[in-house]
Amino acid sequence: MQLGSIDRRDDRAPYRQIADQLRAAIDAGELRPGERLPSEAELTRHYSVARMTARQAIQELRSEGRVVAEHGRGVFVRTPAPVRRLASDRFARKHRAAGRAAFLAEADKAGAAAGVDQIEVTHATVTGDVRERLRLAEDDSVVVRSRRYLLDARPIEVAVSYLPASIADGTPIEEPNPGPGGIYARLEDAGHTLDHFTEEVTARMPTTDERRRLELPDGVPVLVVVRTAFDTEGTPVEVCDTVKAAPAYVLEYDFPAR
Amino acid sequence: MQLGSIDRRDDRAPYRQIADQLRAAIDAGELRPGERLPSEAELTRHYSVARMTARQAIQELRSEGRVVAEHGRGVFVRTPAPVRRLASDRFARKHRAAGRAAFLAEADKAGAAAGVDQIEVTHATVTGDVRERLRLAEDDSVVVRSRRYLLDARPIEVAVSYLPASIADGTPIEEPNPGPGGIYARLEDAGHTLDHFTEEVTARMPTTDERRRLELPDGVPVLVVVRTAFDTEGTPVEVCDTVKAAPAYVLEYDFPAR
DNA sequence: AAGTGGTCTAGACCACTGT
DNA sequence: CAGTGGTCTAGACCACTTG
Repeated sequence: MQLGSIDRRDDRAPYRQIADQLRAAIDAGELRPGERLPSEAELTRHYSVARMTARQAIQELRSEGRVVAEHGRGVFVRTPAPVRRLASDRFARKHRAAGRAAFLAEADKAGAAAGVDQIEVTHATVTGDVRERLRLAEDDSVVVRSRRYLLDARPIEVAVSYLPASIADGTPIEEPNPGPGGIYARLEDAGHTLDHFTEEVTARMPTTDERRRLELPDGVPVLVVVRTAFDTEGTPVEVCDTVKAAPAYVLEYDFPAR
Repeated sequence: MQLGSIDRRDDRAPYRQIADQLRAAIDAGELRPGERLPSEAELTRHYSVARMTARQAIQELRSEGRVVAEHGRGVFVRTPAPVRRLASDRFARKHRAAGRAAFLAEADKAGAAAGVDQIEVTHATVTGDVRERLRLAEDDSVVVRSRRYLLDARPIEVAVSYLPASIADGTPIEEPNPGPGGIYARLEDAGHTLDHFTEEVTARMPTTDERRRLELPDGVPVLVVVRTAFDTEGTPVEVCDTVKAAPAYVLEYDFPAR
């Protein structure tokens, strides 16, 4: 790629000018996804700046999520993650009929290799949001199902489901593998026909723990989706708290103008 | 607040240890929102490290969106933005009846001072996503309505609406102020009774331009919501592309289990 | 004027990756 | 091994905020 030069009279700091030039090169397609940026040593020589100045320019692009540094190898233009489009009918009964949980059924459709790991099932009592959403009393126990979803061997989502123990106890929901159709099929087996879901969506930067579990580089936010499932009685039967690598997702919703 | 110390045998780098201690202090409530962190000079003295090391610790918290640096004043624990909950019935006809656009009607309800500025209305031809969504031919013209939303004088969202010129031309939709009930009311005046909306939601780090318009500090992602409005004929009549400061929003959706 | 963060320099040593 | 990024030091000058 072609590097420009620094104008010391410019009111942008030198590191910003370098960052702007690199960013422009990426936007213009001179640096394509997966390509290596000039090394810190090259930038240092070319622009006649100290190494920390070159580093700061790269740091700026990293925190924007545009490049990824790999120790010992170089800094690379981020390759866009394959996007999963999550339609709001993804929990429709017809998909469960095929005997697959929603996530796996969908991945099949997209021809991707899907997986679930880090499955943990425990019992606990809960406070705050989850308790309110499930309308539980203080000492009511819940079954907590925690797991991580992988697509093409890359982690893309961590999820924790909370189900009232009064519903889930003694069912396969307490097992790591709840059987064909997933826990929603088991809820219906238990007489809780599902009626509707609500989802609350927001985004933020990941915690340190989330960055580790999702293997997120710098500058990648997460989508936080909290879903509550209601049965035909209007009783909340599950709260599912999910944290997704944001660039890997588009959520789709459809609603009436009424 | 109480500062700890650095363990040189710890395999976490010193700057990470410092960052971890500050983060823990914030999480524990020892440092409350709005409070100042120890200055770089104080950290440097306390931990006996170089200034750049202390700075790097603070940089880590900044890119996590947990603290905000103010030149000449200090580094402060971020004060959570007031959250707007956007329910999916916010465009319901009953809200338009009151003669207010959706955004203003909602802000009234929340008792906040809402505003809109940077309104620009132009004509253009479009390509890509927007053209596909509106099912337009290559040379079809659209009315482009761009604006910025403020809550309590702080910018929280920028939005661009695209409407087919064949529908919007000659209506108040071409005016900066489209009149009571907003453009959705004008679409219905023009015989396009609204039937339903789709929304596509994702999140990413803001561009430089978005950071400026939304006055975003480091480490704050944006929610990107693209809404398409359909009339009762099934014709797409508007595409609205919005970029929201993520911490200021929770989107709520409700959908059937079917 | 004193204190704060923003930027820059010119080195150093280390850990990781590839040949 | 050479080349890469990761971390650290010990200074310097600047711009901004507050008293």
